[in-house]
Amino acid sequence: MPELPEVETIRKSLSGSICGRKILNLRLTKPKLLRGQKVVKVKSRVINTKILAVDRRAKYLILRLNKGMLVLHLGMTGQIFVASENRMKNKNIFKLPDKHTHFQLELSGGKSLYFRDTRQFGRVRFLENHEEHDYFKNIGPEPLEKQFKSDYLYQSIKQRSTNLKAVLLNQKVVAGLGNIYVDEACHAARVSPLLSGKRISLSQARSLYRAIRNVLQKSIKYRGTSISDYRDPDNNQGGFQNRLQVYGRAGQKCKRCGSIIKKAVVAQRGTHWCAGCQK
DNA sequence: CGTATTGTTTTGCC
DNA sequence: GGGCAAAACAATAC
Repeated sequence: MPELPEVETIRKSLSGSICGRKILNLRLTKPKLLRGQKVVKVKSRVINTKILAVDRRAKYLILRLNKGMLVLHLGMTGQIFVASENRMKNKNIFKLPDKHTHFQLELSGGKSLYFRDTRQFGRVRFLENHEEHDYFKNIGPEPLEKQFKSDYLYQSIKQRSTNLKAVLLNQKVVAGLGNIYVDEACHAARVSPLLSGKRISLSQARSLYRAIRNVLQKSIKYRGTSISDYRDPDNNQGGFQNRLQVYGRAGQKCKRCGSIIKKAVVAQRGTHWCAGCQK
């Protein structure tokens, strides 16, 4: 369940730990991770390149190489760790690589980047520089950048007949939101996730716009939400799970109005909201 | 052992 | 063919 704040936390960490290192070797035990790209090709493109920068687009991590880039998506249970093997053995955590580690970059300086993913919904892809634009063409604006405007959000919601939950999960509308932050943003904006898109008001859309940015920024500040699998590259948990207002709080009292938080499946996702203060 | 978990792609209906 | 709903993928916790 790594969403924008978790991926951004990982990006910052990697930016400090792997930039400037050379990729000495690439190990891939689950070729399926490449979704059809050939292992031989990716290896030949990646080995002996240098990592220049680590960027993020939506929930994708981008390792920029001196030629081309590696794009990583963590799916639902994906984890990235950076460690030297000796240090991993000394720490009282699982040994890396283990049976769920499907991808490893051996880096100069004795460290490795490990991609671990129990559910295997994650993916890795090598892109040439000119392929980047096409790869992300169906992804909407970054919610924390200034190109993302409240009028755009209002129009995008209003033109759709699906419920708000489905609209906000749609990466084409806005990038990076997932199940947790859609529920949290709707609660912060006092809008029901069940509301039909075309019935949203301008003021509701404006509240939602502020709520989305606010919730994401706060979660980044607390280094993301660790419900079950999420860890940063140093195996630290995030801190935002202690500050969630609705997600995972079904049956408990709303911290704002005291009503009982509801939970139901909406747009095929477990959805949490307060019927007392979300209209 | 059945159920719940969820991001993205694919499939299929209207 | 757009828009939307639902299936498919996959492993683990309970």
